Amino acid sequence: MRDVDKQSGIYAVAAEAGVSVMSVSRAMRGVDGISAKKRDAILEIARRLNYVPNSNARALSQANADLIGISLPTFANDVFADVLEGTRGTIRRAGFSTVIDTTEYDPEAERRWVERLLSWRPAGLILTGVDHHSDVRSMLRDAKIPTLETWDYDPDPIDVVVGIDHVAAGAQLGTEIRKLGYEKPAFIGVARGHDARADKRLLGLRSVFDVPIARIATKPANSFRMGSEAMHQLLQDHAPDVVFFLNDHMAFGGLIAAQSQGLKVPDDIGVVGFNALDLNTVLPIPLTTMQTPRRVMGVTGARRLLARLNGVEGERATALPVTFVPGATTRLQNQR
Amino acid sequence: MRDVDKQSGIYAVAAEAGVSVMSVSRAMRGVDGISAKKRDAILEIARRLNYVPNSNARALSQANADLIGISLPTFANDVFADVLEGTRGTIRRAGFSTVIDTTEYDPEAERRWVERLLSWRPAGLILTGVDHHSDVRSMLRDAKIPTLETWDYDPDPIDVVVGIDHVAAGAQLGTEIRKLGYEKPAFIGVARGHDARADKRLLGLRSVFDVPIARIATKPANSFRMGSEAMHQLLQDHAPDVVFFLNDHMAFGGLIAAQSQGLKVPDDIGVVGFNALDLNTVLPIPLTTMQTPRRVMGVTGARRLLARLNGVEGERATALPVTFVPGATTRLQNQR
DNA sequence: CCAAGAAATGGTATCGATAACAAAGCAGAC
DNA sequence: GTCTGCTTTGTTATCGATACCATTTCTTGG
Repeated sequence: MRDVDKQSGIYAVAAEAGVSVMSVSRAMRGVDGISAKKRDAILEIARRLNYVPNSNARALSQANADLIGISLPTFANDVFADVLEGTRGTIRRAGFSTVIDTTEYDPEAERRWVERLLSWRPAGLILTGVDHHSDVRSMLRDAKIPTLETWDYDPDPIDVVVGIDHVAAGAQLGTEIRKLGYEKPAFIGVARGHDARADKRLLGLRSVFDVPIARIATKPANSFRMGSEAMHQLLQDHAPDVVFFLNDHMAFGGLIAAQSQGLKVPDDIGVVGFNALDLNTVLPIPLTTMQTPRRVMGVTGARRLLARLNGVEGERATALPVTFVPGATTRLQNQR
Repeated sequence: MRDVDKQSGIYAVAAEAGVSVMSVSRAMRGVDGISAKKRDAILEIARRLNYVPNSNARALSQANADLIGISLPTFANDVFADVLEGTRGTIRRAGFSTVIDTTEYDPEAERRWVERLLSWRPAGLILTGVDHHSDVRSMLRDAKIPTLETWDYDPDPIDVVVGIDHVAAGAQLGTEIRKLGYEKPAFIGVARGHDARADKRLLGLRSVFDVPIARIATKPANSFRMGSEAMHQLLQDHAPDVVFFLNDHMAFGGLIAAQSQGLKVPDDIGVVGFNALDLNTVLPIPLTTMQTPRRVMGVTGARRLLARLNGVEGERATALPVTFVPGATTRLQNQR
């Protein structure tokens, strides 16, 4: 700083108030080491000048910023919004701010976003899932940035993980449905590799049912319409007695599709979703589905991450339980 | 820079490559003024050292960053996700990156978020709606930052606006419904002041129907359940012949609620939504609703903003048309 | 009233990049 | 060989904040 006659920023405020830049800095941050009287005077002048501190300068001079980066697959699926709500509420209350972007289920897009996040030198990161581009794992472990993974589960996470064991959830769901006497299942989801969590649930299902037919929609999607279309297609070639769907959205579309073809649910065919959406609570025919602890996951994960930021070493991997929610789209009990 | 023996950042790369920091800077940015051979060598070394440029330093030294700040009411409503998809796709393709946060319909939260955004010195801002905290307008006009407002319409925006005239949309919807012979309308939404767009649509409706009954849910929400609960409550005290809902989510909940009380739709009562969600295309009883051009709005708005960033002065305020979508939840024609 | 310690205040280097300018290298024309 | 003009390379100040340390001003006990 050679030239002290700055026209902008903290220098302008300091000049106007007739104090040093350090006093302004202290006043703005609300830290100790300044008299109340001077602080109030400075704040008043800052307000009058419409002074907005420059976060770039602040982040540059401090080692770590109060920033948490978040990566989601998509905004077009309210289940992620639920987790996010829990996460961000908790994080924000702790005084951090967040930056979010979506990857549209593309690992390469996730890699780019993580790189961009790292360029901001954030305090921590939150990723969705545990399957990442190989660079992501190495970058994050190298950078030693506290990282939370959510939704999925892995006994050896990048840093910490709070989520669901989707293989186990699939097996659990399959077991419950099998108990009801169903024998010819089918699965409707997206093509393998487009949604790692769905692939794992299918894997779990297959550990229970011997030869499930897998009928796969081609594009990644979580829409009512996709469920409906896929169901129509499926019924052309197959006669399953129960259909598992990737999620409740698609299951609901599939339910309507089955009914429109004259099939009785659950007598002729069972329909099973995943996630227990809000929608379900008002439907005259509530879906059989799995309740996922989304808000709890968000809050627990956020707390775990905050603890890590404070240097507390805790449990690294947590799998939360999911609950089977029997609805009116499957039989009540084994009727054989 | 007194001490040139830096251990980190661009200096580490420069030292390793035996060149100056400027050569590294040029290589990383891919600008002219460096020989291809040297550039490739530098990039190789940067990759080997896991070098990630520091965006804070870059943003500090450059006047304007390649950052666009976005503010949304909430993630828990797919209509915003639709607009966002259009906006961000366009903006990202132009080489900008985005930062997003939600306000949960709270103007004070929006003010804080805008302040935070400004502290990053972004190239531009995108806000939802045209009703902001008074500070927001003054801050943005002061800072002379190109700002796009979406969803709503105002002939005198902060900078540019691309959206829908919700008063006109409400009037249009009311007119269409009135043509069908309905006479005793009711409205179900959130309490006044919680959703400016909904308030405006109600205003428009009221310009068509003389004395609409307004039945208002207390909390801001866009859930199926809220629609269902509000409908049950409404029917306890009133006997409307048509009910307008804040959006399709609530309308669908209300539709189910009406049916569960033994009312025939549309014979006994009409149900009208707003937004034309994807859900609608699979329902056996599609909702009567209004189609909003969400993706187009996002793309058009983004283009307008990009033009502004390039200094092009264009139209400042654009209202996009909405389309009436007659469904099976209202009568087909005036039956009197 | 003074010494000693606490609180308030200020000067300057620093964070990691880029801009602006200066210098060096290099090709072709004469 | 030397001059001219273009490309390549390097040096240094700068962006706006904070950390560290030095200095000044206030308290308070003896």
